[in-house]
Amino acid sequence: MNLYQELLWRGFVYQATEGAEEAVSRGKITAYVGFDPTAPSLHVGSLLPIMGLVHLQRHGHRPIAVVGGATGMIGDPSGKSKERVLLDRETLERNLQGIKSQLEKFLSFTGENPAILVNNYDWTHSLSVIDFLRDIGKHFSVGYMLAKESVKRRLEGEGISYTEFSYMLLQAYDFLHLYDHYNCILQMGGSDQWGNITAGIDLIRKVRGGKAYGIVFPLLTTASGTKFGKTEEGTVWLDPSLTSPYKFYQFWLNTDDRDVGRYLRFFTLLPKEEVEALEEELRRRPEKRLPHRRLAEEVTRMVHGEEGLQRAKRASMVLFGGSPEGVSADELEEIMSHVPSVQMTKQEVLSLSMTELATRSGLTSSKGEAKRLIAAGGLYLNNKKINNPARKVEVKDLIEGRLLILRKGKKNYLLIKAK
RNA sequence: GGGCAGGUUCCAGAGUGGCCAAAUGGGGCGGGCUGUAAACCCGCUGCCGCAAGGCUUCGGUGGUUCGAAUCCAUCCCUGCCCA
Repeated sequence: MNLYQELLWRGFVYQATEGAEEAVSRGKITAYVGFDPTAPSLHVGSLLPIMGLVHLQRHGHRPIAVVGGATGMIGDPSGKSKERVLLDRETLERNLQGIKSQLEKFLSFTGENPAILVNNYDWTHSLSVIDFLRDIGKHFSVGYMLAKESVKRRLEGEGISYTEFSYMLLQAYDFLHLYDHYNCILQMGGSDQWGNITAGIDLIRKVRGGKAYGIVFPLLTTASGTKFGKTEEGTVWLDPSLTSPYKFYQFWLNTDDRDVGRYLRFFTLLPKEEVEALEEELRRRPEKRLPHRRLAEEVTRMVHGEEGLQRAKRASMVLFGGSPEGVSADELEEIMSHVPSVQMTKQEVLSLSMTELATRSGLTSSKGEAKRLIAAGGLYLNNKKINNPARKVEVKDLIEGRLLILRKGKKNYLLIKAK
């Protein structure tokens, strides 16, 4: 099975330019994917293009990851209805570092076909306006640019600045640069990148007479129609300090039944037979949620390592398997290390009512909310439902005199450490 | 630079002098059912307060008025058209 066939059965190929399959099958090639440094970390949505690069490398091709130090300063209008707020240089630099270290977990930068990590700022920052307009701008008609989906949609909506309008030219130039310097002939990306990718292919054809190709991945969706990669807490990041391995594991475990097969193909390296066996298992014994467990394990291990996975599983077991009773404070602390926690003084804790405790600790954002929560029967202290909002915290509530476990609903735990 | 249309609570969007903390939908949160799923049902969804009630909010500022999201002035922002 070659790379293209693998990408195909896994569902990665949403759209491909003419000849892409052939080009990939002909021999070892170099291909790239771009990553946007708008946030300090990549998130689970970026996992799809990352896996694209992983497959590329596993099939012996050379992957290039481009971080958009330059394009990040401009803002890609693709898939965005609003003009972006420009990032300052320091933020951008910090984000680049974070992304870089994350990519290093997935790709091998040594060996036979080492991955390459580059920053497009390196070849873009010194480009003069005159050169840009003569060497790149000259090859694009305004009609061509206006016809791009990303531009069209914005023109119909709230408009687009010249800055973002120019974005596609910079990305096209990236492709040309990589074509020239690394013989990179394929660009992959999310389906919203189609316009930018084809712009690059056209530029390469026009100025070098070269052939280049593009493959775009499908938009990640959830069966329930919510945005993929979001939970109640917001985006699911790859950085453990932004999304704990426990939360990360839980995110995958909670995958909708209807999505789990697709996600196994996208986000794990499990072979076809295994994925299909898991799907069969889902049909036969859905309540076991075996595919969900496997998905969560595979992805968590890949992102957070074996150690992170084991901790996440242990925490999940205690939090969902039973009650914290009978578990020592030390053990609890270890298990809850991935659950949000706050420090408070013992004195403070003991002076508070339940509504105050929930609010002060950050579990609820106001006393009003805490009150409503209690009225609805959704607040638990040490896994026991709280009915009285005025109830004070008592000494006997403290596990071994120093821990409190506060819970909102079924899944939202907060550990309070009293000193 | 000129003309027109807009800027409302997380989002969309109603409201056009008091009955407005502001309809409705979405989202979110909680409860129920279950499998830590989906679907479905119920409740909640500005802040403080046990409550009565109070406080802050409708792009910014200043005004008119007993009273303003609603009227006036001015500024800022966005879209469309013209130059």
